[in-house]
Amino acid sequence: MESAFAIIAEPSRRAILSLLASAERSVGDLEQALQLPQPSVSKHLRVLREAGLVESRVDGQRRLYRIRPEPLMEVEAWLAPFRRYWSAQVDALERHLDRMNPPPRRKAKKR
Amino acid sequence: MESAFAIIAEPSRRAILSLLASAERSVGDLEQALQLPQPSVSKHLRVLREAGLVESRVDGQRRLYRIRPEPLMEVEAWLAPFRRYWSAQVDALERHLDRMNPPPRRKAKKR
DNA sequence: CAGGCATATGCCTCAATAGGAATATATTGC
DNA sequence: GCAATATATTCCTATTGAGGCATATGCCTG
Repeated sequence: MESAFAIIAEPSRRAILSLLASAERSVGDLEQALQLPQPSVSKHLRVLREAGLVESRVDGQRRLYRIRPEPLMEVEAWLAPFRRYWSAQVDALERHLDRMNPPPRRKAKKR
Repeated sequence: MESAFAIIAEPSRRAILSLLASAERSVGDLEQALQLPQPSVSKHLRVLREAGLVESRVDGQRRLYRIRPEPLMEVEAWLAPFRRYWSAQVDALERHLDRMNPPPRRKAKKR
């Protein structure tokens, strides 16, 4: 099985994974979102599937793909030793990302 | 300039970067540590240098290479949305890595 | 079962790239 | 300047992989 690093070297595959990070999607969804030819999407999905980065389930004539994030932990782990270089910049990055993502709810918010 | 993702797809280059993460090293150091032919090391270093991931300084007849971690922040940022999937596992990973590394003064997140 | 939609696969070509071997460049000490 | 060491570069080859296009497979509906 190919390393996750090689898999995510491809920009289209990164885009697919980023889309799937937020929700399950069909091949057609991805095709339209990325403006890629359908065979191209299917081929990238095959690579991703064989590397364990996505899995699919059948839904009528569609296939819904979802993330399987485990292989990305290899990347995360490899990256760890470099964090010490980032210091201040990484704090800024983290604050930025925390604003973009659902921050871990600490106090219950009324809605 | 090539994306950092493409650069770190190559295992030897990841090994070089990991070695440089802890200390500045000469080409010969890397050659011996990785058991790679010297031209191979030099070629990988060239790719890394042109992508901004390392820089060198002259020291007599040696060239000492060191990390320039900024381009890796692209990887870090891309990876962020997937962290929410890791939950418990990532906690364990972080504890592990914190034990291995000098704990980088991780301030409690306030918001 | 026919026809249509969604997805997958096969084939081909082209470009990029890693690896090996030889050689070039630079620096030091004599 | 010459030899030795350290590093970089060039040339070649073989492999890999993405992209385009055509086609196959699968499922659904009438």
